[in-house]
Parts: sequence; C-alpha cells; structure tokens
Amino acid sequence: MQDYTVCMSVIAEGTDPLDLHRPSLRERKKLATRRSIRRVALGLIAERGYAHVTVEDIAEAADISPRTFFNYFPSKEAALFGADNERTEALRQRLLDQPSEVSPLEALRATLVAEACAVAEELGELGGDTGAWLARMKAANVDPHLRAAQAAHMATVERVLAGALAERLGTEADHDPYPLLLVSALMGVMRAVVMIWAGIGGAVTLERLIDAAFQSLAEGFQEQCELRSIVADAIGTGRN
Amino acid sequence: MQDYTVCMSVIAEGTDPLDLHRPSLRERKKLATRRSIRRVALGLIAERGYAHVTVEDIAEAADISPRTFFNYFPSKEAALFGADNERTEALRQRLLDQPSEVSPLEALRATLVAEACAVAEELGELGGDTGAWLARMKAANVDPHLRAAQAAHMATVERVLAGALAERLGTEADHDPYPLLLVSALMGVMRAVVMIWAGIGGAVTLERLIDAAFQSLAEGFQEQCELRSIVADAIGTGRN
DNA sequence: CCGGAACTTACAGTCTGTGTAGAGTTAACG
DNA sequence: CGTTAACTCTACACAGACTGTAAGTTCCGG
Repeated sequence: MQDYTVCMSVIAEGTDPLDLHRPSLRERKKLATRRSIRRVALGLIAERGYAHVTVEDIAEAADISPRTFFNYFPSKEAALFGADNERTEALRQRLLDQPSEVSPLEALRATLVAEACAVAEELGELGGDTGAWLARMKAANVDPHLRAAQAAHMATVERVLAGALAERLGTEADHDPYPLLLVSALMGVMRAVVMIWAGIGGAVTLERLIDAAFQSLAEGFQEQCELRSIVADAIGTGRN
Repeated sequence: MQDYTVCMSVIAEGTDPLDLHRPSLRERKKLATRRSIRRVALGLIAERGYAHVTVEDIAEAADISPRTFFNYFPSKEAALFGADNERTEALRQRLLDQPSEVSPLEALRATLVAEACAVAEELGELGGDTGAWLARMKAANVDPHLRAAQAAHMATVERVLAGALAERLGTEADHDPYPLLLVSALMGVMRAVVMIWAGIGGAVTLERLIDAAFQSLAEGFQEQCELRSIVADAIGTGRN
C-alpha cells in the first residue's frame, strides 16, 4: 500500500526534455505497478511462504484487481523471477553482441555475468539492498515448488541461448548437439551458483562465484577447484 | 480401453510360490492401472498435444474417475515422466552403492546410465518399443510447458543426487558447493542428451550418447568433441 | 464368512489462468 | 480546448488442475 505510493512518486519526476527514451506517463505507471506487484509478492511470500499466498492476496496488497496481476505476469512464479520475454531477448542479443573471436565459453561467461549484474541492479532499484533477492533465492532453495519453477524458467531461457549460440557458431541448432549441450550444462551451473550464493548469504560477489564455476567447468569439474575454497573462506569468515 | 484389458491380463498370471516379492492381487491391479494411465496419457498427448488433453480425458480413456488419477500421479505431467519418490530413492541408492574408489564423475555416469536403462526397460514393459518414449521426448522438446515440467522434475532429482554425492564424499551439502555444482551441470547435460537423442530419432544408443556427453564434460566442453561426430553420423545415415 | 484395511468414487470446494466486454485514462490531433 | 483513438483496468464468467472428505467397493486375513 504505502510501498505502492512510494513507487508512484517516481511518476511525478520532472519530464526529461530528451525524448530519446521518453518514458511516457503510461510507461511510468506501468513500471511502477509492475515493481509494486513484485515487491508486494516478494514480501508476502517471504512472510508466509509461497503456497500460503494467493494471487488474490498479492492483488489486494498491491491494490489492483486479480485480473490485472495476470496482465503483468503470466503466472504466480513469474512475479518472483523476473521472467519476461524482453529480458530473454536482451540476453540473446547480449550473446550475439559478443566479439566473434572469443570462445563460446568465454562469450557465454561474459553474457551471464552481465545479466547477473543487470538483475542485481534492477533488484536494487526495486527495493533497496540485495536482501530481497537473497530472500527469494533462499525461498527457492527451500520450497520445492519454487525450485521447480526456477528450473522451468531457466529451461526456456536455455533454449533461446542455445539458438543464439548456434547462430554464433554458424551451425544449425537441429543438427549440432554442441550448443544445446554446452548451454544446458551452463544453466545447471548457473542455477547451482545462485543457490550457493544464497547459501553463503551473498558474502562473495556473484561475479566471482560465476567465474570460479566457469573455470571449474572448463577444467572438467576436478574435485580440487577454486569454488570450494572460496565458499570455505566465506563460511569461515562470515556466518549468516 | 483395450489397452487396459491387455494390462489387466497380467493379473491372471500364475501366482509365484516364491513369496519374496509377493505381488498380491491388489499390487498387480495397482501396477496395471498405473501403466494403463501412463499409456493412455502418452497416447492422447502424442495425438492432440499436451494442452489439449485434460485429466478428465485421460481418466475417461483409462476408465477411472478423475480423482483416482490424482491418487496415482500428483500432477498431469507426472504421468508422462515416470516421476515418483520410489524412482528417485532408487536413483539415490544406486549412487550410494557405487564402489567408493571410483571418481564422483564416474560414479554418477554409471548411476545415470543404469537409470536410463531401467527407464527404457520400464517403457518397454509398458507399451512396446521405444517409440512412445521418443514421442514423449519429442513432445517435451516442442511444448514449452512440457520442457518446463521436465526441467522442474529433474531439479527435484538433482537435489537428492547432490545430497547423496555429498554423503559419498563425506562433506556437508550445506557447506560444500562441489556436489551441487557437479550434479546440476550433469543434470543439464542429461537433459540435453535426452533431447539430442530424441532429435536423431533414437538412431544411436542412449548409453553411447551419455558416455560421449560425459567425456565432453570431463574435457571442459571443447568445441571438438565426440558427441558432435556421433550425431553428424547419425543424421547422415538415417533420416527420421 | 466376516471384519478391517486398502482402494475407488462422487461431491464440493479452492486456486490458477484466460476470454470478453465495458468503463476509465492517456495520448494525439485538429 | 475538445474529440477521437489507443491503451489500461476491471468485473464477470468460465475451464481446468488439484485437494479434502465421506461413502461405497474390493481385497486380504483370520
């Protein structure tokens, strides 16, 4: 409720004479409600648990009709993960924009790190610190339904990335197993990294974890890997 | 309907004097209806597509009440993938039963190959050839909802396997990122393998694909890998 | 054959998600 | 400024996935 008004205050902001990115009043309102919904949903679910929050609850708390909720997010889970086509398309573009001389692995690493930063930034804009994001990931760790939903979301992203990588490599995605194989493995790694990150309470930069995980992957997942020592240090120093 | 009676005919089988695995009449009936449901569901979905088959349709075709469907499977997807706790537990046990001297990667490879064989066998018992299983996987490739469901299912398996691997390694799953990292990557690889296998129409043994994929993983996903040539050959020889 | 346990079923209900039509709001244009 | 067109929100109706519950039906053991 009050959260909503806070969000809405953005609307009153002075109109930018530069009409390059003209966020019209409509756009700003839309973004505001979108953020409001996500914030409210995050809060309620962190409070009561995913299963004990209905869409109707979220809609009421965000001061919209239940139907409007589904105009913004295709499903209840989608309000938690930032799942929408725009973001997926942006990811795809980011991969295609990588210079063609770098290796597939490096290109994907750069893409995913950039994506992680973008998400973190968005989360920052949304609420405040990374606490909410961490809470979400903790929840995703605990609730099997949410784990499943996250995996499902990443599976759709996976397919897009595999297509983009195939395009990059100049091969057909239908006949070449390599793009799908690599991207699928990487998405698994990314999922693990996010969980690990949440597990250590965000004590280490996400980027550092991603780098270590990618290195581990490039080395064939030796038992002796940097990621383990990083996590061990993080646990040793800061408890959560 | 006729499928169901075929399944039911198993019941009339002579009672085994060895009461070690005494499948009582009740047990046999249960297994028969379970198979009947899966077969019917597979058939209907292959025919009309996942979204255009309701649980009520399946129940009617399998000659049971809709409520009974949910007594056998927790969800509509679960009837497609062989998802149940028994199977997951068996997988876990299989990993723990691997000799302790083999590497984690090799232990997981053996476990997953064995699992794949078990599933194939079950599928064989269920209907006949691997056609139905392939059809399912094709469907999972096409329908985003099914892709998501499969990923979700594998995510739950993943957690169990990671726990078992941690136990095997003698580390705590909460503090050691390695089991989760490795297993998550592997599940991604497995998912890709199954899709690739379905894509080439089962022209190559699933086991061979799994081996090649594992090797690729162990080598850090070089662009030059055996899996690619295997698939290229398969496409070259047999069209589907 | 009989009593309890397991299984199936009908029924009622909740929740997610979607189509539709109308009311309200914003943008654009004269 | 006023009017029209596009967009957005909302109420309503509805289908479909799932879940409890209580009443039948079938199976197993004595």
